[in-house]
Amino acid sequence: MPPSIFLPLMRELSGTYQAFEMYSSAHVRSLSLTPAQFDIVATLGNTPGMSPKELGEKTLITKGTLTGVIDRLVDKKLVRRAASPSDGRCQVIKLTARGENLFARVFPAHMAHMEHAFAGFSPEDLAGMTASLRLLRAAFISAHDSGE
Amino acid sequence: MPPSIFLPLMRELSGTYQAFEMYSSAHVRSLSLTPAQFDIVATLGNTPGMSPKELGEKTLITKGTLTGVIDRLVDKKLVRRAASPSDGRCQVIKLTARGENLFARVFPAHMAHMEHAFAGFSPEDLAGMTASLRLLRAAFISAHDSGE
DNA sequence: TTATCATTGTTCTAATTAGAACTAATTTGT
DNA sequence: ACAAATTAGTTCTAATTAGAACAATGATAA
Repeated sequence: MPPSIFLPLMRELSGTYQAFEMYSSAHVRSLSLTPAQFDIVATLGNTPGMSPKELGEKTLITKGTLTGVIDRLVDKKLVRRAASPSDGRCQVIKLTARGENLFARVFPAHMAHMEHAFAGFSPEDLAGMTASLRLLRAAFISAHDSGE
Repeated sequence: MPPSIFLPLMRELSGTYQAFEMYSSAHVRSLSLTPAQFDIVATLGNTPGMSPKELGEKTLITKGTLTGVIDRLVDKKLVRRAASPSDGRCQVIKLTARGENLFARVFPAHMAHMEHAFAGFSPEDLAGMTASLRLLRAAFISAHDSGE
Protein backbone atom coordinates (compact mmCIF):
# COMPACT_ATOMS: atom_id res chain seq x y z
CA MET A 1 0.00 0.00 0.00
CA PRO A 2 1.57 3.30 -1.06
CA PRO A 3 1.59 6.20 1.42
CA SER A 4 -0.71 8.18 -0.86
CA ILE A 5 -3.52 5.92 0.37
CA PHE A 6 -3.19 6.66 4.08
CA LEU A 7 -1.25 9.93 4.20
CA PRO A 8 -4.38 12.06 3.68
CA LEU A 9 -6.03 10.32 6.63
CA MET A 10 -2.98 10.97 8.81
CA ARG A 11 -3.04 14.63 7.89
CA GLU A 12 -6.78 14.94 8.35
CA LEU A 13 -6.67 13.26 11.74
CA SER A 14 -4.04 15.71 12.93
CA GLY A 15 -5.84 18.67 11.41
CA THR A 16 -9.22 17.74 12.82
CA TYR A 17 -7.82 17.15 16.27
CA GLN A 18 -6.01 20.46 16.13
CA ALA A 19 -9.16 22.33 15.06
CA PHE A 20 -11.04 20.66 17.91
CA GLU A 21 -8.32 21.57 20.39
CA MET A 22 -8.28 25.16 19.13
CA TYR A 23 -12.02 25.59 19.44
CA SER A 24 -12.21 23.92 22.83
CA SER A 25 -9.16 25.45 24.45
CA ALA A 26 -9.97 29.03 23.46
CA HIS A 27 -13.11 28.72 25.54
CA VAL A 28 -11.43 26.88 28.40
CA ARG A 29 -8.74 29.52 28.68
CA SER A 30 -11.39 32.23 28.91
CA LEU A 31 -12.42 30.47 32.13
CA SER A 32 -8.91 30.84 33.61
CA LEU A 33 -8.10 27.15 33.24
CA THR A 34 -5.66 25.38 30.97
CA PRO A 35 -7.03 22.48 28.91
CA ALA A 36 -5.24 19.97 31.12
CA GLN A 37 -6.58 21.58 34.28
CA PHE A 38 -10.10 21.62 32.85
CA ASP A 39 -9.82 17.94 31.99
CA ILE A 40 -8.92 17.08 35.55
CA VAL A 41 -11.67 19.19 37.09
CA ALA A 42 -14.22 17.80 34.63
CA THR A 43 -13.13 14.24 35.34
CA LEU A 44 -13.31 14.71 39.10
CA GLY A 45 -16.73 16.37 39.01
CA ASN A 46 -19.55 14.29 40.51
CA THR A 47 -17.17 11.60 41.75
CA PRO A 48 -15.87 10.76 45.21
CA GLY A 49 -12.34 11.33 43.89
CA MET A 50 -9.83 9.00 42.33
CA SER A 51 -6.14 8.15 42.17
CA PRO A 52 -3.69 9.96 39.87
CA LYS A 53 -3.32 6.71 37.98
CA GLU A 54 -7.02 6.54 37.22
CA LEU A 55 -7.08 10.26 36.39
CA GLY A 56 -4.24 9.75 33.96
CA GLU A 57 -6.03 6.89 32.23
CA LYS A 58 -9.22 8.89 31.81
CA THR A 59 -7.60 12.12 30.65
CA LEU A 60 -4.70 10.59 28.69
CA ILE A 61 -2.24 12.65 30.71
CA THR A 62 1.06 10.93 31.49
CA LYS A 63 1.89 10.43 35.15
CA GLY A 64 4.98 12.62 34.99
CA THR A 65 2.90 15.45 33.60
CA LEU A 66 0.03 14.83 35.96
CA THR A 67 2.07 15.58 39.07
CA GLY A 68 2.62 19.14 37.86
CA VAL A 69 -0.96 19.68 36.73
CA ILE A 70 -2.29 18.54 40.10
CA ASP A 71 0.30 20.70 41.88
CA ARG A 72 -1.07 23.78 40.16
CA LEU A 73 -4.67 22.82 40.90
CA VAL A 74 -3.71 22.38 44.54
CA ASP A 75 -2.13 25.84 44.45
CA LYS A 76 -5.42 27.19 43.13
CA LYS A 77 -7.23 25.36 45.95
CA LEU A 78 -9.45 23.54 43.47
CA VAL A 79 -8.26 20.06 44.38
CA ARG A 80 -6.66 18.31 47.31
CA ARG A 81 -4.57 15.20 47.81
CA ALA A 82 -5.43 12.59 50.42
CA ALA A 83 -3.65 9.34 51.24
CA SER A 84 -5.39 6.13 50.27
CA PRO A 85 -6.42 4.17 53.37
CA SER A 86 -5.92 0.82 51.67
CA ASP A 87 -2.75 1.33 49.63
CA GLY A 88 0.22 3.30 50.89
CA ARG A 89 1.40 4.07 47.36
CA CYS A 90 -1.90 5.60 46.22
CA GLN A 91 -3.51 8.95 46.71
CA VAL A 92 -7.06 10.09 46.29
CA ILE A 93 -7.49 13.37 44.47
CA LYS A 94 -10.72 15.19 45.25
CA LEU A 95 -12.29 18.49 44.30
CA THR A 96 -12.41 21.00 47.16
CA ALA A 97 -15.65 22.87 47.82
CA ARG A 98 -14.27 25.60 45.63
CA GLY A 99 -13.47 23.05 42.95
CA GLU A 100 -16.99 21.61 43.07
CA ASN A 101 -18.30 25.11 42.69
CA LEU A 102 -16.13 25.79 39.68
CA PHE A 103 -17.13 22.49 38.11
CA ALA A 104 -20.84 23.24 38.50
CA ARG A 105 -20.38 26.61 36.85
CA VAL A 106 -17.87 25.77 34.13
CA PHE A 107 -18.70 22.28 32.89
CA PRO A 108 -22.21 23.01 31.61
CA ALA A 109 -20.95 26.22 30.03
CA HIS A 110 -18.23 24.38 28.18
CA MET A 111 -20.63 21.68 26.99
CA ALA A 112 -22.95 24.38 25.68
CA HIS A 113 -20.00 25.91 23.85
CA MET A 114 -18.97 22.60 22.30
CA GLU A 115 -22.51 21.82 21.24
CA HIS A 116 -22.37 24.61 18.66
CA ALA A 117 -19.72 22.76 16.72
CA PHE A 118 -21.80 19.59 16.50
CA ALA A 119 -25.09 21.26 15.66
CA GLY A 120 -24.87 20.39 11.94
CA PHE A 121 -24.61 16.64 12.49
CA SER A 122 -27.32 14.12 13.24
CA PRO A 123 -26.92 11.76 16.18
CA GLU A 124 -26.42 8.99 13.60
CA ASP A 125 -23.59 10.94 11.92
CA LEU A 126 -21.89 11.43 15.27
CA ALA A 127 -22.30 7.78 16.21
CA GLY A 128 -20.90 6.70 12.86
CA MET A 129 -17.82 8.87 13.19
CA THR A 130 -17.31 7.65 16.73
CA ALA A 131 -17.42 4.05 15.57
CA SER A 132 -14.94 4.71 12.74
CA LEU A 133 -12.53 6.42 15.07
CA ARG A 134 -12.79 3.56 17.50
CA LEU A 135 -11.68 1.14 14.80
CA LEU A 136 -8.81 3.38 13.80
CA ARG A 137 -7.71 3.76 17.39
CA ALA A 138 -7.77 -0.01 17.85
CA ALA A 139 -5.59 -0.38 14.75
CA PHE A 140 -2.95 2.00 16.15
CA ILE A 141 -2.94 0.25 19.50
CA SER A 142 -2.74 -3.17 17.92
CA ALA A 143 0.11 -2.10 15.61
CA HIS A 144 1.87 -0.55 18.58
CA ASP A 145 1.55 -3.68 20.68
CA SER A 146 2.68 -6.04 17.93
CA GLY A 147 5.82 -3.96 17.51
CA GLU A 148 7.11 -4.68 20.99
CA MET B 1 -28.68 18.35 22.03
CA PRO B 2 -27.44 16.82 25.29
CA PRO B 3 -23.67 16.30 25.74
CA SER B 4 -24.22 12.55 25.84
CA ILE B 5 -24.69 12.73 22.06
CA PHE B 6 -21.33 14.32 21.20
CA LEU B 7 -19.18 13.63 24.26
CA PRO B 8 -18.25 10.12 23.08
CA LEU B 9 -17.05 11.57 19.78
CA MET B 10 -14.94 14.17 21.59
CA ARG B 11 -13.36 11.47 23.71
CA GLU B 12 -12.80 9.16 20.76
CA LEU B 13 -11.23 11.91 18.68
CA SER B 14 -8.77 12.68 21.47
CA GLY B 15 -8.08 9.02 22.12
CA THR B 16 -7.55 8.13 18.49
CA TYR B 17 -5.25 11.05 17.91
CA GLN B 18 -3.29 10.15 20.99
CA ALA B 19 -2.93 6.52 19.89
CA PHE B 20 -1.77 7.71 16.48
CA GLU B 21 0.73 10.11 18.05
CA MET B 22 2.00 7.35 20.35
CA TYR B 23 2.53 4.89 17.54
CA SER B 24 4.10 7.43 15.23
CA SER B 25 6.32 9.23 17.70
CA ALA B 26 7.81 6.08 19.23
CA HIS B 27 9.25 5.33 15.80
CA VAL B 28 10.30 8.90 15.07
CA ARG B 29 12.17 9.12 18.34
CA SER B 30 14.06 5.95 17.51
CA LEU B 31 15.45 7.94 14.59
CA SER B 32 16.82 10.66 16.91
CA LEU B 33 14.22 13.20 15.89
CA THR B 34 11.33 14.70 17.81
CA PRO B 35 7.90 14.55 16.13
CA ALA B 36 8.02 18.29 15.41
CA GLN B 37 11.49 18.02 13.92
CA PHE B 38 10.42 15.08 11.76
CA ASP B 39 7.42 17.05 10.51
CA ILE B 40 9.65 19.89 9.39
CA VAL B 41 12.18 17.64 7.68
CA ALA B 42 9.39 15.67 5.99
CA THR B 43 7.70 18.86 4.81
CA LEU B 44 10.92 20.30 3.41
CA GLY B 45 11.88 17.10 1.61
CA ASN B 46 11.75 17.33 -2.19
CA THR B 47 11.03 21.05 -2.15
CA PRO B 48 13.18 24.10 -2.90
CA GLY B 49 12.51 25.30 0.66
CA MET B 50 9.81 27.53 2.07
CA SER B 51 9.16 30.28 4.59
CA PRO B 52 8.52 29.59 8.27
CA LYS B 53 5.00 30.88 7.75
CA GLU B 54 4.30 28.28 5.08
CA LEU B 55 6.00 25.59 7.17
CA GLY B 56 3.80 26.48 10.10
CA GLU B 57 0.65 26.23 7.99
CA LYS B 58 1.59 22.81 6.66
CA THR B 59 2.72 21.31 9.93
CA LEU B 60 0.24 23.09 12.22
CA ILE B 61 3.09 24.38 14.35
CA THR B 62 2.60 27.86 15.77
CA LYS B 63 5.13 30.46 14.72
CA GLY B 64 6.36 31.05 18.25
CA THR B 65 7.09 27.35 18.57
CA LEU B 66 8.52 27.07 15.10
CA THR B 67 11.41 29.42 15.82
CA GLY B 68 12.72 27.04 18.46
CA VAL B 69 12.19 23.90 16.39
CA ILE B 70 14.09 25.41 13.46
CA ASP B 71 16.82 26.60 15.82
CA ARG B 72 17.43 23.04 16.94
CA LEU B 73 17.40 21.72 13.39
CA VAL B 74 19.96 24.38 12.49
CA ASP B 75 22.06 23.25 15.45
CA LYS B 76 21.90 19.73 14.06
CA LYS B 77 22.92 21.08 10.64
CA LEU B 78 19.86 19.54 9.00
CA VAL B 79 18.39 22.84 7.88
CA ARG B 80 19.56 26.36 7.12
CA ARG B 81 17.97 29.79 7.03
CA ALA B 82 18.36 32.12 4.05
CA ALA B 83 16.96 35.59 3.53
CA SER B 84 14.18 35.98 1.01
CA PRO B 85 15.35 38.04 -1.97
CA SER B 86 11.92 39.57 -2.53
CA ASP B 87 10.65 40.22 0.99
CA GLY B 88 12.89 41.46 3.80
CA ARG B 89 10.57 39.99 6.42
CA CYS B 90 10.68 36.47 5.05
CA GLN B 91 13.16 33.68 5.24
CA VAL B 92 13.57 30.56 3.19
CA ILE B 93 14.22 27.40 5.17
CA LYS B 94 16.00 24.65 3.24
CA LEU B 95 17.32 21.22 4.00
CA THR B 96 21.10 21.03 4.00
CA ALA B 97 22.82 18.19 2.15
CA ARG B 98 22.84 16.33 5.43
CA GLY B 99 19.16 17.08 5.84
CA GLU B 100 18.35 15.77 2.34
CA ASN B 101 20.27 12.68 3.21
CA LEU B 102 18.37 12.13 6.42
CA PHE B 103 15.06 12.72 4.65
CA ALA B 104 15.85 10.13 1.99
CA ARG B 105 16.68 7.59 4.66
CA VAL B 106 14.05 8.33 7.24
CA PHE B 107 10.90 9.30 5.39
CA PRO B 108 10.36 6.02 3.53
CA ALA B 109 11.18 4.10 6.71
CA HIS B 110 8.56 6.01 8.65
CA MET B 111 5.95 5.54 5.95
CA ALA B 112 6.63 1.81 5.99
CA HIS B 113 6.18 1.84 9.74
CA MET B 114 2.88 3.73 9.54
CA GLU B 115 1.58 1.43 6.84
CA HIS B 116 1.35 -1.44 9.33
CA ALA B 117 -1.34 0.41 11.25
CA PHE B 118 -3.52 0.89 8.17
CA ALA B 119 -3.12 -2.61 6.77
CA GLY B 120 -6.52 -3.75 8.00
CA PHE B 121 -8.47 -1.09 6.13
CA SER B 122 -9.47 -0.93 2.50
CA PRO B 123 -8.70 2.20 0.49
CA GLU B 124 -12.43 2.94 0.56
CA ASP B 125 -12.50 2.72 4.36
CA LEU B 126 -9.62 5.13 4.59
CA ALA B 127 -11.18 7.54 2.11
CA GLY B 128 -14.47 7.44 3.99
CA MET B 129 -12.83 8.22 7.31
CA THR B 130 -10.86 11.03 5.73
CA ALA B 131 -14.04 12.55 4.33
CA SER B 132 -15.82 12.32 7.69
CA LEU B 133 -12.94 13.96 9.49
CA ARG B 134 -12.87 16.72 6.89
CA LEU B 135 -16.49 17.55 7.65
CA LEU B 136 -15.85 17.51 11.37
CA ARG B 137 -12.83 19.74 11.00
CA ALA B 138 -14.84 22.21 8.93
CA ALA B 139 -17.48 22.28 11.66
CA PHE B 140 -14.92 23.21 14.31
CA ILE B 141 -13.42 25.90 12.13
CA SER B 142 -16.81 27.32 11.25
CA ALA B 143 -17.91 27.34 14.90
CA HIS B 144 -14.63 28.96 15.86
CA ASP B 145 -14.96 31.68 13.23
CA SER B 146 -18.59 32.46 14.03
CA GLY B 147 -17.64 32.96 17.66
CA GLU B 148 -15.37 35.90 16.96
C1' DT C 1 4.64 61.42 0.39
C1' DT C 2 3.43 59.95 4.64
C1' DA C 3 0.67 58.19 8.17
C1' DT C 4 -1.53 53.96 9.09
C1' DC C 5 -2.15 49.31 8.91
C1' DA C 6 -0.74 44.48 8.17
C1' DT C 7 2.65 40.79 8.06
C1' DT C 8 6.91 38.19 9.42
C1' DG C 9 9.68 36.37 12.61
C1' DT C 10 11.73 36.66 17.39
C1' DT C 11 11.39 36.79 22.31
C1' DC C 12 9.26 35.95 26.66
C1' DT C 13 6.35 33.50 30.02
C1' DA C 14 3.71 29.80 31.96
C1' DA C 15 2.33 25.38 31.17
C1' DT C 16 2.24 20.89 29.20
C1' DT C 17 4.56 16.90 27.27
C1' DA C 18 7.07 12.25 27.13
C1' DG C 19 10.52 9.57 28.87
C1' DA C 20 13.77 7.92 32.16
C1' DA C 21 15.64 7.43 36.67
C1' DC C 22 14.34 7.15 41.33
C1' DT C 23 11.90 6.11 46.01
C1' DA C 24 8.51 3.89 48.54
C1' DA C 25 5.07 0.46 49.04
C1' DT C 26 2.78 -3.73 47.62
C1' DT C 27 2.43 -8.27 45.45
C1' DT C 28 4.16 -12.54 43.79
C1' DG C 29 6.74 -16.75 43.63
C1' DT C 30 9.25 -19.94 46.10
C1' DA D 1 8.98 -15.57 55.59
C1' DC D 2 11.68 -13.48 52.02
C1' DA D 3 13.72 -12.26 47.74
C1' DA D 4 12.26 -10.57 43.32
C1' DA D 5 9.28 -8.32 40.47
C1' DT D 6 5.45 -4.68 40.11
C1' DT D 7 3.22 -0.62 40.85
C1' DA D 8 2.41 4.42 42.29
C1' DG D 9 3.98 8.82 42.38
C1' DT D 10 7.80 12.24 42.23
C1' DT D 11 11.66 14.39 40.12
C1' DC D 12 14.56 15.67 36.33
C1' DT D 13 15.64 16.98 31.54
C1' DA D 14 14.85 18.46 26.87
C1' DA D 15 11.44 19.84 23.95
C1' DT D 16 7.08 21.56 22.48
C1' DT D 17 3.06 24.43 23.09
C1' DA D 18 0.01 28.75 22.81
C1' DG D 19 -0.31 33.38 23.47
C1' DA D 20 1.16 38.04 23.91
C1' DA D 21 4.30 41.75 23.23
C1' DC D 22 7.73 43.39 20.23
C1' DA D 23 10.85 45.11 16.20
C1' DA D 24 11.46 45.29 11.37
C1' DT D 25 9.62 45.27 6.95
C1' DG D 26 6.18 45.85 3.53
C1' DA D 27 1.57 47.47 1.71
C1' DT D 28 -2.27 50.75 1.58
C1' DA D 29 -4.63 54.89 1.36
C1' DA D 30 -5.34 59.71 1.92
